[in-house]
Amino acid sequence: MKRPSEKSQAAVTMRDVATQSGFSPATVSIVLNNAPLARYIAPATKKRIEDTAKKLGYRPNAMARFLRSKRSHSVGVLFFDITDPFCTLIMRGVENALYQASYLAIFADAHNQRNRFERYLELLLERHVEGLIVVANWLFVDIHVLADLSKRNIPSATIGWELPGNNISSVMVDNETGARLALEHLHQLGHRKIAFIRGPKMLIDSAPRWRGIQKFAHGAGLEIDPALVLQLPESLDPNSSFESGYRYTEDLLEQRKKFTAVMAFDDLTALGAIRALTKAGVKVPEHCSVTGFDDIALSSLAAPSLTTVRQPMEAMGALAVNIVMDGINAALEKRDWNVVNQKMNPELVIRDSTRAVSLTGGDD
Amino acid sequence: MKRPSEKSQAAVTMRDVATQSGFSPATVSIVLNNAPLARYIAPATKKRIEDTAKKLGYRPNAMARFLRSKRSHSVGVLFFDITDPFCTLIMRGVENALYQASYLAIFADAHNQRNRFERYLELLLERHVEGLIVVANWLFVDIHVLADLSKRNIPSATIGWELPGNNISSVMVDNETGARLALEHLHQLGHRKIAFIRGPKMLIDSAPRWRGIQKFAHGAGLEIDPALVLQLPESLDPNSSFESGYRYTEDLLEQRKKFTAVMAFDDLTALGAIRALTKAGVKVPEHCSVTGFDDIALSSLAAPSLTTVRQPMEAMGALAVNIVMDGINAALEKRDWNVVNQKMNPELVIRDSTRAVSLTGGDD
DNA sequence: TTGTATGCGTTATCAC
DNA sequence: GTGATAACGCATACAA
Repeated sequence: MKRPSEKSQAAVTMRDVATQSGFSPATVSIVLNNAPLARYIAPATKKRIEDTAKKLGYRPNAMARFLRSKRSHSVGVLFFDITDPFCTLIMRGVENALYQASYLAIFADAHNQRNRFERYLELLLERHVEGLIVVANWLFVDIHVLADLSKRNIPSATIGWELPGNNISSVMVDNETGARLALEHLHQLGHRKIAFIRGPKMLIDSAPRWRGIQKFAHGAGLEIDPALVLQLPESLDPNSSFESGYRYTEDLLEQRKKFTAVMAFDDLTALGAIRALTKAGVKVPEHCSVTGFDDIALSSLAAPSLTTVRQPMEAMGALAVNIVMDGINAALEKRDWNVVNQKMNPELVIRDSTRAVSLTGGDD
Repeated sequence: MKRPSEKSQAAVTMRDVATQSGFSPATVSIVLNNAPLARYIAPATKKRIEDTAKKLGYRPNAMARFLRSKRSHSVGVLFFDITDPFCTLIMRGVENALYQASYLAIFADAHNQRNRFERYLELLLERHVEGLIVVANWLFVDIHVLADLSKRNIPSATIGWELPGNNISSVMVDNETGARLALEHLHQLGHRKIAFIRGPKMLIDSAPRWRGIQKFAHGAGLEIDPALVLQLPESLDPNSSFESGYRYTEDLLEQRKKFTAVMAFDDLTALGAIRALTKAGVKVPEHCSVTGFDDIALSSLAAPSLTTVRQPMEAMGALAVNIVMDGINAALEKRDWNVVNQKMNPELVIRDSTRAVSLTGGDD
């Protein structure tokens, strides 16, 4: 049982340290912040002040400091949907980079809801975040948000998507290269009849990945059978692609299409596909190879573990922070800064779900 | 390219709204906050003020407001390790409950590092969070943190662990019941030779789960073969139990022990076990059933999908928020409030990794 | 080398 | 019904 009376231990303020140590608040401020003028303060004074501060358990009041200095030392990080499996690592990357810079990340989760997104944006602005990072792969945001973001001159970066018009910095994986890597891998393993499960139209990643596939196919003389090309439906639930991958693959099998590999849009789709294949008695990778995209945490643990294209999530988060911090510093130093649209290199991770096509064993 | 000059659009303040609308700052404050005194303000005045506020795009300055009102409208949420798979849903639960209460969650990730934990704690206190939630399942924190937390009279709750001494509220799953549910399920399916992979000693969940197992075994006359009882090693990496589950099960198989089921400490361990079994040609669930604990996102997607005991993570997060909010409100209203140590009911989720023991087919 | 005074944007207590 | 005014805790220009 807590008595409210216990609560009345008033916070110790700078003035307290000042009176206790016998100096003025100004001097205390200078010393404790190690401000430029601290150079001229007598060492003995410094020590006295620091000691009493520690003795009294002085803790600076961030609100007051921010109000005065106009700097909140925080960066807002707005996620469209935090349950999307790749968010965790992005958070890590972002948080870590901000921590190095002595900034605090303020994470917000829009639950894929437009009004929630806007509400949180407002909240973050009220709290005067010095920078903003927006994480999403959905394109359902319309131009208003763009206007919002670029109008308020606060350094921003997006991760996993781009706004049209190049007004805002972005960090994305190089989807085209990633798709090429995966397809190249399958091709090298001898696969020629490959089923493709493309991403939903609404996802910004879908088009470039498909482009990567087409370009490689064209270059390598690989034929893409339109009957083996499917496209995921639009959905707001980031975890729904497992179900879709499962169902689509099931359909493919029922139609007795021949293929020796499935190249799925992302890892969840791939895992769904594997599940359908396995259930139908088609062994992965013996009878059919499967590739994913993302390298979410599950992929290495799945059975068979998934060959996939890794997005460097942590690095992407860190890079976004660097971009934003550069903007912040630029404004401080009254420098110009540039909008950058960076594509990061993906990495092919070869695991157990792909294998050279066997001459004897076959498609179901 | 951003010109710093663009930046110089000074934020519009309450005073601006006041002068523009022709009223005093005091009146503006009363109107915009819908304070009690707003009752006495002429409707026309209200409208004028609200209109000009909107026209100017006035946004209240949270720092100033907090400095004055002493209320930050935020709650700190300190995770020991955010990559632990169950953190995402806890975040959801916490964030959602706080959102309802118009509070902002400030998430921090200690990376399992003591100094980082303390640094973030300090940061949160500097920012005057009104409440604190600490999420962990590791017990490596020593008494100092306890002292820290309960000394600074700020309403707090822990999720997934308890501090000795009952000084701080906590929300945990009822581990004993959960373990009983899983074992009961296996028992009902006819399993009698069951291998157990216990949790590491350092984890607070380990002991009660084992107790649940023992109690049920005793009550049901089920014999526990000590040769089939293993214990996970201590580890700071929340994702390492997959590897351990794999290795331990492999060992068990190599020693040609007979068992028809594996009851694993958690889902990752269970998935590791399944992987080992499958690799050795032991089919799950035909030849061997496996159960987990937690119901992390992977578990429903794995092949076979995992029978497990679900921890109601979101609900646990929400409950922690309610506890903390009650503390906050109690302090505001100068009421007393109670430390509560709540155990939430787990739920058995039956999926494809368990099956009635077959009379014909057998262990390995 | 240190102290005084002022203001950041708000809210709350009074007075009118 | 509305307007002065003070104060929250800190940082800084300027004075000493």
